[in-house]
Amino acid sequence: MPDATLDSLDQAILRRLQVDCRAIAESIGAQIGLSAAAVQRRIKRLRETGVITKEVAVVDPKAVGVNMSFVVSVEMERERIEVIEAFRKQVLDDPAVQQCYYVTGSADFVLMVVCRDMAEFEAFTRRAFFDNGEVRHFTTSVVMDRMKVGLTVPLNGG
Amino acid sequence: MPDATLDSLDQAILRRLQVDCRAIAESIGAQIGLSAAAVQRRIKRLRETGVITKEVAVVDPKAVGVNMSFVVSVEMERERIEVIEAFRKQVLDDPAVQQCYYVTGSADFVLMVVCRDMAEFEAFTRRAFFDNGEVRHFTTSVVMDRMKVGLTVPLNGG
DNA sequence: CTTGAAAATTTCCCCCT
DNA sequence: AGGGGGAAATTTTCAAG
Repeated sequence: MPDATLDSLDQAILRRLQVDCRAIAESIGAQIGLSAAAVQRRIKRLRETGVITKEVAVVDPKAVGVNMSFVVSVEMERERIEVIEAFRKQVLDDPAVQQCYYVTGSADFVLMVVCRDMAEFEAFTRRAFFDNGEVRHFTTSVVMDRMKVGLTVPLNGG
Repeated sequence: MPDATLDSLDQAILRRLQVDCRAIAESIGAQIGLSAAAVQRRIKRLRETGVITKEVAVVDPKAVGVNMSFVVSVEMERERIEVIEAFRKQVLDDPAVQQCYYVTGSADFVLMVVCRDMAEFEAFTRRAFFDNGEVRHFTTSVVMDRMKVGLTVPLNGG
């Protein structure tokens, strides 16, 4: 987890892989002046050192009937560790919760929730909030446009 | 973008690929009772039909020195199409903006912003908000814990 | 869809700097 | 330590049943 000292070549590789992890090593190597083997070696190291945490397929929600997204701010009754932990476990297990952040400010959590329709979202709010005595209040924003969606991390010159 | 009618096998493949797109076809096939070739053919089709939009490496922000995340709500002066479009182009080009959603409610946009440190975030707010006459107000929540971060879409029984 | 062969890609070993 | 080149192993792609 400590910084594995990435040189500019590693960064160039990551920039490429963040956009398309199926890019072949030879193509990446041609772009940055390295052999395919050298690129592979670096990629392997980036995986092993945890710089690359995972490689995933991004599925278009619309294509699988998941047509709605919501940004939900949640305020808890008490900001106790036990309450936080319980909430964490709950959202980790809930497929509707794409992302969950514990934040400063008036809200305690901000969630990205994805659902097929409004009915499904209401079912989510019930099981996640109303059935949870520790939730004081939550505010829902309906997403009208997913302008930019990604997990890309900025890499010097990216 | 029409629904490509995904059967339960396609869904099972997607469930796997959403977590690890380097899973080998033979392994997936063994799990769902299909040959490697059949799995490959389905994956190819899922890519071509746009169900799988891309396959990306997820980089640990901390590992590359990006230590802070922010949830920023933005309110514009006027909710005109031109203003919206201009803002879209701006955030698309900005590497610090990981995600941007156009939403209902008191805020117009919700952004996920990632930076190396507070100074970088302040530089971001200046170029994105203060130098933009159309931004009326913005609210920043500092992320203390990225409890759950992903783009995973729920697939019946996921 | 499956089997079996061909093509492509990744992985490993050794030598080099 | 880190890179290059080539061989071996794995995986994907293609053709035929």
